[in-house]
This record gives sequence, structure tokens and C-alpha cells, in this order.
Amino acid sequence: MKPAKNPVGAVETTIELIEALESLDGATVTELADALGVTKGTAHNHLATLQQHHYVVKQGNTYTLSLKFLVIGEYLRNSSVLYENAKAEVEQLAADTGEYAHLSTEQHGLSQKLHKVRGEYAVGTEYQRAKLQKPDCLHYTATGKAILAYLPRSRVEEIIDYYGLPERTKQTITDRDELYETLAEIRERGYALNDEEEVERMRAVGAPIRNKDGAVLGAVSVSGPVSRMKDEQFTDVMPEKVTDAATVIEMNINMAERRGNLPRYV
Amino acid sequence: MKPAKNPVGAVETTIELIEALESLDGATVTELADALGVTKGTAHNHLATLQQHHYVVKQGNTYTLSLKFLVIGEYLRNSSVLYENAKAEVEQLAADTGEYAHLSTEQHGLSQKLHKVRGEYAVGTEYQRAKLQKPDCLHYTATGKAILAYLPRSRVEEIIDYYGLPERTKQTITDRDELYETLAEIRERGYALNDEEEVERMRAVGAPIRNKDGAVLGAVSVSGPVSRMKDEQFTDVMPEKVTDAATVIEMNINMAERRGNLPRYV
DNA sequence: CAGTCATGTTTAGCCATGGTGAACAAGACT
DNA sequence: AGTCTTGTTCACCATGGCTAAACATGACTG
Repeated sequence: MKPAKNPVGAVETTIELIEALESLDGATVTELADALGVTKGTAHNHLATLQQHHYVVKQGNTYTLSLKFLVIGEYLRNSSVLYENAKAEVEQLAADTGEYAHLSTEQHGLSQKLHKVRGEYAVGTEYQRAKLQKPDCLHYTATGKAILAYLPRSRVEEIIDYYGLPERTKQTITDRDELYETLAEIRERGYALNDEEEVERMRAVGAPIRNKDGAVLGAVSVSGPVSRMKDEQFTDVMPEKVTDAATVIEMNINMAERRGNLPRYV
Repeated sequence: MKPAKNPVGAVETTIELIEALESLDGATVTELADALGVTKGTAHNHLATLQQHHYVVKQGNTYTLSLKFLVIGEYLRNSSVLYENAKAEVEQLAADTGEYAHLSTEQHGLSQKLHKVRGEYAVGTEYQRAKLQKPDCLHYTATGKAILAYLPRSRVEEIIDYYGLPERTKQTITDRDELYETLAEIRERGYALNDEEEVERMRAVGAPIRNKDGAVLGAVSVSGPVSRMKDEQFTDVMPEKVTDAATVIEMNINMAERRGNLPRYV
């Protein structure tokens, strides 16, 4: 969370280059040199290095990131204890409710989606380039709040100190004390609500997934338009389905842990 | 393909570190320092740098790669013209045949899978950690040979010069001239066969996907056990289904290109 | 409960090396 | 042919990456 004391500059340059390649959807040496404010020579040497190790692909004069990122990423996800034991249940949840179902975990103080399944009636165009979008702040999503509620207080404070409580809609919780109250409520009832706090006209219900030591590993949620997520649907039906799913996942994980020999990934 | 003239050493160290983290499924500073043959200080600085940029996660004293790799990877795949236009068709192919269906493209002279769908009767345990495994050599897979057949001769030679023709089974083509003959046959009939050349008792049929300029973008294939992929199944039925799928995908891509404004990714 | 031995982290300093700028090569388009 | 581009390479120099050692922290042990 705190900045590196002796960061490796050349690595930071390469990282900037990778992120430029991502946001530009591929680029030429000159474009990248301009974007990073380095000479063409430098950009070229970094690209050649990355290419040699298969992180970057060159076709003609344009460089793009290679699918090696996907191979590594898929490997990590499939190694995840949480994902392995939650996948089927999340899919079930989407089928059951007809809405979007999500599985998220915390990384770097942000909410990182591990799985996202579209239910039959789910709103929104599926044609989005990203699929698993960039991590979100924890305080304005249902999974995020469910996770925050069971993270150690010190960690919660560290995260808020670092990221603050940026506002996404008028409903977003932007006050520390209000957030702490909400988290206490979540602990009482066992699930979290998101009432148009991230996107207007969208609500969500999320439940934490904890191991037998009580540590949160992540959370599941269901999200949908206010028009369907209202009244007892929002206050009873969905919370029950989501917490049930979370309970099943927890049992799966506990049984897997009992069998032992799990990889070191959350 | 040729080594970088002025590689950036610090970047190479970070890359080694990333790959060590992958193969060790997470590790501590000391483990990594030993694995790379650098001091703990160096390992630490690299890890701290990567962590600050969210490429690495630290929990307790063990570092693991972060899901950022997955986010980038999914973005790249979903930006791929080939994947977008082939996805549904490959899934259809798996449903139709009941076997595994694959979509691959060439990267760095290797065959990189973009999609892998398990049909109803497909053999083999699905519980593999990787899902999209590491790239394979082109000369011993059906998709690979289909791709090689339509790559410029100079590129084919460059690839073979670099990787050679390593043997996977007794059936693997390990002779250059024999390979060139096979590629000529593939061009004649329009599809490629893999007759236990990668894995014993497994056969596959692959067809190239080309754009309107005739350049190969990738290939689709169906693979299954010899017991089902035999006689007219192997010589007629599967080739027809696979080439039909490839044709549909090519049409999809051509229409998408006509609409224009495609990302720069294959 | 002290003592030991791991670990991760930080520091100081030297020499390698990453970066610069300019020269070079290779095409594309007048 | 000539003039733009572009990517690539070279030689030099100061930055900063690496090492080694010291420091801090905590876990295990006798």
C-alpha cells in the first residue's frame, strides 16, 4: 500500500509502456516514445526485450500486448481456491435470478471481479470489450461492502486513507462514519446492499465468503435494475438466495481445505 | 524472432521474477532471490515495484501474481477480431460434434489457443489448472499445421529455424521436407489433419481462417480419440464440419471489416 | 521467557548499464 | 529520384540498479 522505497526505474518504464500499449490498443515505437516522454531508442529497447520474452507482439511496425497475459491470467484464476469452489454456484445464481451474478475478491484494496455471469433477463449490452473490467473501489459495490465488513478495521482504514471514498452517484457513501455504520449493519444481517450507489437505477445484493478462521476471501452478488430489485425482492428474496449461495461456497471451500494441498492463491 | 540487440537487463530480471512466481505458485523474497540468483535486496525492490503497480500481491510474506494479468488478458482476447467473430461458431462446433473444439492463432511462431470448448463426449479430465495452456509448436497440432500452410514460406522457415521440429510422438513430423509436402496437401484440400502427432490416441482436424487478402488469422479444430475419429468421420464428416465453421467465421470477419473501425488485434 | 535463527527491509556505495542524442537504414509517398 | 517518414543501432556518460552488509521483526526452541 505504501510506495516502494527503492523502485526499479527501468521496470516502471516498462510498466508504463505496457499500460500505454493497452490503452492505445497497440502502438508504434514513436507513438510510445511520445506517450512516455522517452527517446525512441529507449522505447525500442524495452519493446524488443518484452517481445523476446513473448509479452509483446510485433506485426509490421505496430506493437501489441500478447496473449501471454491471458495465459498467465487464466492460470491464476483457475488456481484460485475461491474461483474453483464458487464458479458453479455463481452460475447457478445467475440462472436462478435471471440477473447478473458476480464473484469478487479484494486485491490492492480494490474489488477485483473473478467471474461475471449474465442471467437471462440481465440488463445492459453484453458487447463490452473488457468483460472483467478494471477493479472498483470497495465502498460502492455490494461485493465490496460485504468484503469491507469483514476485513480487519486497520486494513479498512488503510484502504480508505489510500483511496478515499470517491463518489460515483449521489447515493455513494462518502462519509467515513456512515460507512462504518453500514459495515456494522452488514455484519449484523450477514449481507450487503447496494442501492444505486455505483450506477443509477441499479441495485445489488452481496454476501461475504469466509473461511473457517473467519477471514473474508471474497463475496458473491446479484445485480439488477431497480424496477425488478424492489420491495421483498430486494429485502428478502435476493438476500436469501445470495447468502445461501455464499454458504454453499463456504462449505465447498472448507471441504477442499480439509482435503488439503491447496495452492497459495485466494 | 531474433534476440534484442540492447535488452534492458532490469526488465529481464523482472520477467524472470514473474515467471518464477508463476511456476512456484507464489513465493517469498528469499525463495525468489535464490531462484533468480540475485540478492534479497534486488528481489525485494523488484517485488515492491511490481506490487505498487498492482502486478503482484503480497499476503503475509508470500508474493503472488495478481489478477491484473487476467484483466489485461481478457481485454486483449475480447478485443480480438478473430475471437469475437469465431467464439459462437467454435461453441457450436463443440456442441455439434461432442468433442473438444479449439480456436488458435499464431504468436511468436507458436500456436496460441484463444478458446477451447469441451463437447459433451470429450475425453480427458476438465480439471486442469491452466485451461488455456502454454503455446504449442505449430507443426504438431491441427490448427498449427492449418496456419503454417498459409503463412509465407519465409516465415515458416524462420519459425522452423528458431524452434526446430521437436518430436512429441512417433508420428510427429520432424523432417522439413516432409512438413512442406504436408503443408502443400493441406493447401490442396483446405484442411489439416493431426493423426496422433501431438498426443497418442488423439486425432484432430483443423481448418484455417483467412481474411479477404488471403492472410491467415488463425484456425479452428476439433479433436477426439482415435476410437471416434476414424474412417469417414476422420476423412469426411469432421473435415466438412470444421471447414464449414471456418468459412462462416471468415464471412463474419469480412462483414465486420466492411463495417470498419476494428481494433488492431488479430 | 530469553536466545537464536529465520525472515523481510533498508542503507551506502560502486560499477554496470539504462538512457540519451545522433547517426544509420529502410520504406512510403510524392 | 528525392524527401519524408519510420524503426534500428551506436557510443558515450551519468544515473540508478545491484551487491553486501547492517538492521528490524517475528517465530520457534530449549
